[in-house]
Amino acid sequence: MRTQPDILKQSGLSVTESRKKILDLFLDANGALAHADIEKNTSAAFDRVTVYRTLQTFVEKGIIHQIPTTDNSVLYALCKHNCEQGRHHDDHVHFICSKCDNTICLDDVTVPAVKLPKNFKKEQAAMVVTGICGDCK
Amino acid sequence: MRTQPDILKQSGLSVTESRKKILDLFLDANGALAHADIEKNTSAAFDRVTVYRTLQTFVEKGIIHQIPTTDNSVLYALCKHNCEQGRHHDDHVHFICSKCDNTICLDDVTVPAVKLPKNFKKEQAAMVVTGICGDCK
DNA sequence: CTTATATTTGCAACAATAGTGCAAATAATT
DNA sequence: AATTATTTGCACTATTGTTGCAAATATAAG
Repeated sequence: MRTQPDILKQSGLSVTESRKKILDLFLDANGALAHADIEKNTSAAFDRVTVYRTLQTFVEKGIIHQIPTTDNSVLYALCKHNCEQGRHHDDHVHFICSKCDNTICLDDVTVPAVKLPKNFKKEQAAMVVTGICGDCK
Repeated sequence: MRTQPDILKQSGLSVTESRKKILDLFLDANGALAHADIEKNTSAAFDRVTVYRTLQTFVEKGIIHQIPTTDNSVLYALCKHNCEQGRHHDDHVHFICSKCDNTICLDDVTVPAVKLPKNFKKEQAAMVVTGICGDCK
């Protein structure tokens, strides 16, 4: 089983309290987390700035990825697949429930192919579906 | 041809300088605009607050829609289709060029259908593709 | 076309969110 | 155990979004 120290070391990061704790939050959560969620759940154990920097670092190292939203917030979720440094390939769909407001990674639902106009070259694709999730139905 | 006053009146809005000007920006731009772009292009003719409120109003009235991004910014683009009050249906793909950084509405590329897990009910779907656009290729 | 009413704007102040430099603290290396 | 490299927290600054209210502007009524 991949423990937090493993994941951190594999990415060439020092193993620190804050990183372990924040990584734990992601491993426990089956959805996506916002910066605010993390601050809440660490009960102010770490400085705001540390949380920002930790999230940044995790994104750079390919441990978590950002999820696009329309409301000016940034959501983060664990990369389930083999993302390397700077190269994310999380082509799965994200679902935002308009009732419970949770964001869920539908890891099994891959983003369908799209036909782009001539000369357009795709690098990444993200898809966000809003609606009612299984629990709220 | 639909002029700005027409569009505004149809939505039951007063026709004012700021609204006409901001709507013009959208009609001219073939891509999406961020709040910052609008402030830049109106050369501080209007108050920051007016821009915020105008954009909000336009979204509510179904004149423009918001585009999800991963970088904590909000992008807006004209609704090309028949969106009514509060009910947007812009199921087209948005393309962000990683070279010129423009966001382009691919109006002709509709968001493909996705199979959601049981009990999940879709309301809206947004798709953002990043890559190299036709002009930069 | 003038007056009355409703809506919108701009200002000022406030609130929330994000980023930076640097010294102290902690982790990794020898 | 000591040295070096990395990370953290603090204080400050920057950016972004929000609110109340009076003045200005637009629409409706006469």
